[in-house]
Amino acid sequence: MPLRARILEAAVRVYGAHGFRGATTKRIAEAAGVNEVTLFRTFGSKAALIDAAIRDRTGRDDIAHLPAQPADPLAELTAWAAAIHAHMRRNRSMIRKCMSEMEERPEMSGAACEGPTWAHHELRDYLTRVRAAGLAAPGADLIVAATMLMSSLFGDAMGRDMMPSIYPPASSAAEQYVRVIARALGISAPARAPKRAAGVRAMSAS
Amino acid sequence: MPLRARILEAAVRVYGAHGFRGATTKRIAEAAGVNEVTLFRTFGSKAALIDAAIRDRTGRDDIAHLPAQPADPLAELTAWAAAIHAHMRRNRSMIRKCMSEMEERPEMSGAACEGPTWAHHELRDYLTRVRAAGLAAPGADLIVAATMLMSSLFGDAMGRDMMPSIYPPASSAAEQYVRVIARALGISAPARAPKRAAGVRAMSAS
DNA sequence: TGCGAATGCAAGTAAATACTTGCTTGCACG
DNA sequence: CGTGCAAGCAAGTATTTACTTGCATTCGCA
Repeated sequence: MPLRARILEAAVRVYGAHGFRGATTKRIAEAAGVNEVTLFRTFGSKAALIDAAIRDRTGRDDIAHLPAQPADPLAELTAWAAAIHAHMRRNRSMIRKCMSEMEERPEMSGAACEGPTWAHHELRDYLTRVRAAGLAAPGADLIVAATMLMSSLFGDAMGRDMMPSIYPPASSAAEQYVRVIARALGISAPARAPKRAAGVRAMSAS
Repeated sequence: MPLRARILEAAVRVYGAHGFRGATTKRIAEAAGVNEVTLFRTFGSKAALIDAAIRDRTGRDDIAHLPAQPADPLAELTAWAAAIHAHMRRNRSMIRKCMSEMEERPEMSGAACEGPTWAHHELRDYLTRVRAAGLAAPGADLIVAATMLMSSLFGDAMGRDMMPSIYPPASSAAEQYVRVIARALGISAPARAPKRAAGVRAMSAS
């Protein structure tokens, strides 16, 4: 693993564990197995380093995609939601720090919002296609439903550590959230036997 | 306003704005209009002060209550959800900091979880009563629906600052979330003309 | 008036922290 | 071999921060 990548990876780890102020250059250097001076020689300042680290982490996110042609909405949504949920849980420490420091350092934390915003749009557009295909009830509010599904995944990923008792088991949470939303939207299973979890394409390891 | 309360209030304000490490005793003293030494004489240490401040803030929360006898579930849920949402939004900075520092200082942030946990139980129990009263469809998953409504309010209160475009207008957000959940649960309006927003009792100013 | 408690003020201490400098060491490449 | 670059290492600096100490001031109250 090249030195620069090792430093960046250590920086997100330490930042996720301690936040900006707690992520001292000493700690980052130790975590990366590198001399503290090297950080400054490579990135100039602590702020630039952490900024680069967060950008690097959030940048290479290529989360799951929903299919252009809805075939089995319930299965497709479930697979997609599970991928988003897993991603949020994997990065939950960093996300929490970004959220809490957004007021003080908006330029850094702003990057962390692009992912969710984009995911929300993807979901909203997909639901629109589902309705256009006649697979959902006409009266339902797709946009609010999309927001709620996103919030459910988000709230679960953030809150499960502190209040495990109020969430469904992690293994089936995404599926259950999707089921409730599907019920609200009047989404029905397709007539023909569907392929399971079709259509989810890519999910980076990040 | 007595001195001790003034300090506690300044402490939550500064803590909400800067987090634990950023909430320096100097800043808190300035915000309270008090000499820095007074903080130590009154509370002993910075950690004890901030701990007391958070406990004081979250302790006096007496959020809204749902009625024991559901009469108009949609109206009652809407009023309740709006109160919870308003409360979360008012305290969102502090909540964000508590969440992000829970791993480092669990004893402080833990207090912030009691409210939501309790609210979730209140909601779940209420929905059970609604179903028992025959006002909801029998097959629906009440617990998951309760979790999703809580997460929707939470996600909205936390995320609206960063991604305002993906949420419904703040004035009607709670109502819309409740409507989707009601639809998922098959909750119907009562036959007789309901009183508006009945049953929500107390809401502290906090 | 006088006493005691609470608060302010000035100053100081020890530690942590971001960042610098100067020098050495090791490694690749001609 | 030797030249140059990248990294390590030791040491130092200026600032911030939690917390202490000693003393002056003020206020309530008998």
